[in-house]
Amino acid sequence: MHDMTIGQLAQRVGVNVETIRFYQRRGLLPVPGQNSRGGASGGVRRYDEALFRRLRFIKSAQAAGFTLAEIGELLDLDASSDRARARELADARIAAIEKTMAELDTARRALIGLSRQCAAADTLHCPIIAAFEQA
Amino acid sequence: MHDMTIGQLAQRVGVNVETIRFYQRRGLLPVPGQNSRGGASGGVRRYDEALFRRLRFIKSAQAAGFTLAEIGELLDLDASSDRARARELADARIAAIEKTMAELDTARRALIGLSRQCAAADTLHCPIIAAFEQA
DNA sequence: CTTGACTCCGTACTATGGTACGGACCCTAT
DNA sequence: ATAGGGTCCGTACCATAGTACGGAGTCAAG
Repeated sequence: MHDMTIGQLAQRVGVNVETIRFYQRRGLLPVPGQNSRGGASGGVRRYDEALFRRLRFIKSAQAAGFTLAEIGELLDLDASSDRARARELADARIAAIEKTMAELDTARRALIGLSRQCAAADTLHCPIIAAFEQA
Repeated sequence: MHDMTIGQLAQRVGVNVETIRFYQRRGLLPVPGQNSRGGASGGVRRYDEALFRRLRFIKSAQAAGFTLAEIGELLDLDASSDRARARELADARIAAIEKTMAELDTARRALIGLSRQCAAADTLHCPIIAAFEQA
């Protein structure tokens, strides 16, 4: 099988090794059993495809705006099957995302206006604070 | 004139009084001179419309994703008139906002799919981790 | 059979953006 | 003139999400 070391996993997902360990401490990622010959302790741990997917999920969920605490709950829910709660979390996040996107769009428009004014040679200055008023 | 106390300003902008003090410490907001009768020290400070606008700007810029450090620079730029630098910051932020919005939209779609699956009575479970794959 | 890179694990430290607390002072209404 | 609420200021503390460090163990290649 093509298991990985922690360093390979980190590289594949694009995170720091320390971040993986941090997630393990937080209980977001299980610590795989050591695969050293025989001994119950010591040895380098090996990470499989399921862990890769789990880690990648954490990163996607983070991009969606979930906190690590919420992500922990989502991971638990994925194992159990409390569909109602999962839906609740999803719907709340969808609403939050839509609100954020609206705010970002407003900000984007304000910044585009500002950038234009700063670029225009005929303008004396670009009023930064004013650029966000009534935005 | 209709100046405010710190508490009134905080309430008008919707922030905590402590937050205003924090911004003062960070140098984002000037501390107005005391307006007590005569004395050079002591007395309750009064906040005017310009400070209100400045504080509101900080909150808008924050919603745009600027860090407090960047906001400090923007406030300085607003006073000076380095149009090139202002434009640079604006353009960088526009690009970042567009990237974030694209990510959020992807996440939103994944979450909508997840929510639907969780709502469907005929589905046994809603696979949360899988909902974000190939999203 | 040693060197060098990587891993393990615990503990400590960092950055960001605030919140909370406490004693002293001020100000307004009763 | 006194009680209460708000203000002032310094210092301490908090949550979130990591990042860094150091000593010991492991492993593959030369």
